[in-house]
Amino acid sequence: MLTNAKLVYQPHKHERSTSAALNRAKDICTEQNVRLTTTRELVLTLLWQSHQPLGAYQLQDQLAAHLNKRVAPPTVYRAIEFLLKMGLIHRIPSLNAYIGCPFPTSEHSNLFMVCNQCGSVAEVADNTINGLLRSTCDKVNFTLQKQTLELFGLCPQCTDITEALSHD
Amino acid sequence: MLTNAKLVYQPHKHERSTSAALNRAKDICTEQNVRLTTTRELVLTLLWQSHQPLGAYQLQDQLAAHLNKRVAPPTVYRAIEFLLKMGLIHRIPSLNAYIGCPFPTSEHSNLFMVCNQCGSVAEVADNTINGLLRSTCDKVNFTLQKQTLELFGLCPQCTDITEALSHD
DNA sequence: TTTATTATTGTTATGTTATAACGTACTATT
DNA sequence: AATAGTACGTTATAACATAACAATAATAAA
Repeated sequence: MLTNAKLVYQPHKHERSTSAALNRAKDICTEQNVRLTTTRELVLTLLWQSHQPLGAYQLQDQLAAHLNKRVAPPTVYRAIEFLLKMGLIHRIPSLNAYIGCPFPTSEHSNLFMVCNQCGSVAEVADNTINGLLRSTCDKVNFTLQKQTLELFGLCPQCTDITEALSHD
Repeated sequence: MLTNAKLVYQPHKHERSTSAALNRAKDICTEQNVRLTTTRELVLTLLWQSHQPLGAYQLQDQLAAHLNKRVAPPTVYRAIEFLLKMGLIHRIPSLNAYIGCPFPTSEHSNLFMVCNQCGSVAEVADNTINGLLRSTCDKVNFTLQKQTLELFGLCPQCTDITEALSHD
């Protein structure tokens, strides 16, 4: 099972993962012969530096702050669209928010664990789940093309805190 | 595996399922001592009669047409909120749309198969998937509370049509 | 190097989805 | 009938997203 859970839940490791993600992104864009422009790179960086998924208008604010100029929604959405297409970020539909993808090159299940307490989101890639979903689809003759799996609950940290509090 | 796939993909069986769903809803509301008011019942009916999930503003239009008066968004969203809370309908986040739940009483996985071709949505309840998800969460110490699983692709009908067309 | 082509960004306006806030009406119980 | 609780009406607005067209920048071709 591939997961970025440990990473997400250990903030001090986050900075290094941001630059790693950025390097991966540059490689991918070079390889695909597309341009990782300033705006696109900045959006990707902002998403990676955040410990929570960011909405388009949060990105707009932060983008404007960093660029010292007004930034209109289409600018943000264009960058988002590009990064989504490149597989560098994900959209989390139930949050209307976006998050950096920790394993952009490998096949994976788009499985997110969303913490209802602290808002953190971890992406998990589990081939067993993928296989089971695929066979379930086969059973009913559904041709699977894409998927989004969102799990809501308490992240490890918040689980521990909650358990500790219950011992009163 | 519990599924409403066959039903959804066989329109002529739909009317009967609507009234069945309505009866179930009435029972549930009576049991819970809450009121299935005209607006709420109408929204539920509209969702069941539709072969595709409906957005809030589609519901607004249809509601207004049936009631012969202006209906404001909050009216629709209140009915939706109620039906969601009762487990009688689901929200499909990536579509911003709502759909009747075929098995409101039983535990299930909130697994939807969305057809990219015809827009139909089938709900599937599969305990194997549920179990696997739960054990995956246990592995990383994530406390699972809720989930939404959305699969996108081609429904059985559209799969068959596509396959037939490819034999040229 | 100039021109042509394409990709990217800027700008304005607007569409779509959802909720806040406050007042009114209905429903059930006393 | 008074009252408390629930549901609905109404207005305004927040939050999310895209259409359309103009301007600019990067790249390729002449």
